[in-house]
Amino acid sequence: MCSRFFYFWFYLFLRDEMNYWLMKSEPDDASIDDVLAMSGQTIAWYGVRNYQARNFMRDAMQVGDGVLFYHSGCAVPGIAGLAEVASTPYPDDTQFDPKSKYFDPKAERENPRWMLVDVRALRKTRLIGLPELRQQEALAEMQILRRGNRLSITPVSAAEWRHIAKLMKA
DNA sequence: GCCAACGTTGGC
DNA sequence: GCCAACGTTGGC
Repeated sequence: MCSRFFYFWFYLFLRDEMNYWLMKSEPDDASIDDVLAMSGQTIAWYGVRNYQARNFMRDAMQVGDGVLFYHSGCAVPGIAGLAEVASTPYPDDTQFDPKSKYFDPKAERENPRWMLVDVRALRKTRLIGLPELRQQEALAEMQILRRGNRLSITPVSAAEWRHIAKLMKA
């Protein structure tokens, strides 16, 4: 099942098409407003410590891919902005920093375990909350809406992307 | 704060 | 390689 999943995304990668993603951030940590206020409106997507999410950044993302900026772990979780992938993958520095809460004692400089990409915020959108997302028949298959989904980075289909783009204007 | 879901760890 | 225990995520 895992390998089928992998080959599907590798296939998309080889087709060299634009891919779409949803990336969760806790607004207390880095909100869409915070990133828009940063230099270049760009943030290194540090702190991912899940292999599947890491693999998306390391193996599947391409510069220019579309990103739905999602606020989680807050009063009103939902899609809060539009962003894009802004770099190729490189090591997450926080894995080497003993003072960081993302420190990984098993990570080695010569053999980094955690990779990230830069994400550039494009604009804030109206907040599209979970209840509204769940109402959309076109989004019934979205990974983020599946029961028990905890993955912080998930692929979004082109059809889902277009539907959400329309919702943002509504 | 609760709890379901799921990933990781470590003993065997 | 199995699987129980444990930790984390994240909506509510």
